[in-house]
Amino acid sequence: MHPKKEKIFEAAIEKFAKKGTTSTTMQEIAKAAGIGKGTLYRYFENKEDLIFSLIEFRFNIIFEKVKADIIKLDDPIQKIEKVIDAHLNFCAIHGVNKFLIREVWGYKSKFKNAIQEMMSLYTGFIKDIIEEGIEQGKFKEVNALNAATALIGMIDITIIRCMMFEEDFLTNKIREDIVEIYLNGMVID
Amino acid sequence: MHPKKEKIFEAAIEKFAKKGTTSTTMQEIAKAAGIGKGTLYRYFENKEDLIFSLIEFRFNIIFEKVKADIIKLDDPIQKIEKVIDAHLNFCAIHGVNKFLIREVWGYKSKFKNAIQEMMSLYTGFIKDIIEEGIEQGKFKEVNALNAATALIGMIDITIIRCMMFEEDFLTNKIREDIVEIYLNGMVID
Amino acid sequence: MHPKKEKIFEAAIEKFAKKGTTSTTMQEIAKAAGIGKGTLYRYFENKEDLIFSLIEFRFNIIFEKVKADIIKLDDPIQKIEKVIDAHLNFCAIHGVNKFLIREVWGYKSKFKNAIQEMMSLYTGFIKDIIEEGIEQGKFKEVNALNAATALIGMIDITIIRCMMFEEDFLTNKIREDIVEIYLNGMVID
Amino acid sequence: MHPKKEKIFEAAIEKFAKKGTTSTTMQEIAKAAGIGKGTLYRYFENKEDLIFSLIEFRFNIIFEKVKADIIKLDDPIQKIEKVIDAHLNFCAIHGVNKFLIREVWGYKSKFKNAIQEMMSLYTGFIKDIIEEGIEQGKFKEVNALNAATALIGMIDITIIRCMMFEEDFLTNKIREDIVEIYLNGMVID
DNA sequence: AATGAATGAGAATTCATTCAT
DNA sequence: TATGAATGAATTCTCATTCAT
Repeated sequence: MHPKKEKIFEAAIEKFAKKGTTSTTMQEIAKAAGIGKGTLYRYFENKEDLIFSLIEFRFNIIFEKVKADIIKLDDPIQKIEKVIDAHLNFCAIHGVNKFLIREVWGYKSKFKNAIQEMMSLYTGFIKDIIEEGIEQGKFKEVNALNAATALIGMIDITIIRCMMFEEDFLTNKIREDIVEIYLNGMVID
Repeated sequence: MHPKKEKIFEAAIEKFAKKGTTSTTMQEIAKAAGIGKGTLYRYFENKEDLIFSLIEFRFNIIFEKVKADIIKLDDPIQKIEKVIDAHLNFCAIHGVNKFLIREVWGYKSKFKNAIQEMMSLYTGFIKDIIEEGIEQGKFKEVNALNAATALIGMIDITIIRCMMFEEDFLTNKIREDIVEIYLNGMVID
Repeated sequence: MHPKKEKIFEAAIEKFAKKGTTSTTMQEIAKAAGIGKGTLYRYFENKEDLIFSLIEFRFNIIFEKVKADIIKLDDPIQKIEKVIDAHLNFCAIHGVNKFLIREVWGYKSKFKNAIQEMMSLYTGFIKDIIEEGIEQGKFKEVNALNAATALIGMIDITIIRCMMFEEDFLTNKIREDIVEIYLNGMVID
Repeated sequence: MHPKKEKIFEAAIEKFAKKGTTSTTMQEIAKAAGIGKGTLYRYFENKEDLIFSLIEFRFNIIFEKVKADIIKLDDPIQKIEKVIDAHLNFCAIHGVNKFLIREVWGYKSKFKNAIQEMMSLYTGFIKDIIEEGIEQGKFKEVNALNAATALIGMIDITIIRCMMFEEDFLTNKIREDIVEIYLNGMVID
């Protein structure tokens, strides 16, 4: 990755997270990246390309990170815990989700397919863990895709809430609560 | 509610859900509503006002619906089940969430506060149910706000996934799975 | 003159004086006149017609007033004094000039000729007095048109200054100063 | 002064003089200046800014010119003659006044104060000359502000008349007549 | 006759993109 | 290679005018 490209990404993600893609101008990104407006177009064909590359890039990082953390583990339960951990940690550090969440459910048709594929990839990855757990008789026989989606939803919306109200989501029992609810449920038996 | 206002809302929500607010032009909305461009401005001060009014209107409906369904119940567990039911049902019928979700985590400062308040209202309502359950010794002693957020996340992201992949989210065990996971957890004891 | 037409004129002149013709909407005029927007179009073909009719109407009044005051007089010097008087008085009462001045030097080609004609009429009227004075050996042999224009300029711009700075232009020696300067000049012999 | 700014000013002043500021579109100005519409906005924040900058710029030039011509003189009478000269000459060359007059008595609040200040500056400058003359016993004891306003009125309205009827205001005894009337009055003693 | 809801042409302004330097 | 001045398509919003009631 060209170091200047990285700088652009960094500048863009910050702006996008704050104001959304449409309201962020190429000018702003260029300025925040400390380069000329025209230079952006050396690295990206156009704004759309920049946005999509950024999403893809960030998604891959988070996905790789989660996969790397999981790979050493055997137990599906531990894996799920680790997914929650890794996802929360990554977002805490990179502040990416507010923007990702918004764009992931994107409209621009050009993105749509690619983003859906990404989402499928990530959801599918979690789904696999869950199916594994079901096969091993450790997880209930729910629809694995539903279960995977539910998990991502719990995590992402919690992150967004924290960002919205500027809570720190690494403290405040969030990790523990999500793990407990997801694995054991709210009800006391 | 003025019938033309309703028509505008209907047209707008469809466009917004498809392309997002920023990419939808007033022109388009007018055309979809079968009225002239200028007429929009008889009913809404400007685009921002239209968007916000729409969000507020839809939010109130869904909130009232959920509250109305819950009010007759005593048991917090049943209440939670009902929340899941009502929320899913409403969105199934009105197709609102894909748009709402996007705007709810909005940037435009003018919206932000009002929307945060709405979210707080809804989250707070669920949080109350959970606290009630905790007091009655039926729910675990998790942070009630975390639990409420987690529930909304599970539901909303599932709805979005279904919309994205055009799945029907009233069949497919979705309601049962969410209820089961949320209340009893994934793990088989 | 239809009484409603008069009401419209009154409303229009007030708005026009405050904000100029272009920035005043038909809506505003209608509201200020206490009638419906559409009703305006029963009395005037369009906005341009309204503006022009108003100018013409007001101009005629001021012109008739000045002429009426002058007609009884013989001495050109007294006539000039009376012109200054009448013009100042009329504007004091009717607050018309700020608007008139602006529109009189108008652009809209449709007005231009008619307005130029009005101005010619008024200027010509004063010019006649001056020529009379010259013939009678009472006024210097200046170009009578220049002298007439100069007089109107002195009066109108003074009125405008007063309106601008909200001075009362009936007190403050204004009448005396203009008469003195115009007739006898600034210099002490 | 950026050469392109100057070009814009030139184009704008011509259009404004012909059609007034409100009826002149940014499009037109851009076209007349031989540049793209968007380019205007590189040099001026918005239309208001363009108008005001133009007024300010032109006013300063005329004011400086008049001051420069006066500074070498001692006699208040000669100074007044020079003011008339300089003002007429400047307007003859730059054709600014028809536009200036219209805007000077403007409504847009943003302009108002600044323009009033300009007018006060110019009027005040002439007022000082007159007070000087009064102190030296050369001018009559009129209200100096009234006298200053009267002078500006004589000159400006005469210029406007000439522009309106397309007369050349450097010939035609205009200068001589204004000087004579203002200093010595119309009446033959 | 009077109204005001509806309209759409037209204006200001923004911003992705190009291109000469 | 890097820049930012220049551009004009596209967007929001206004308002004179029309017309059904």
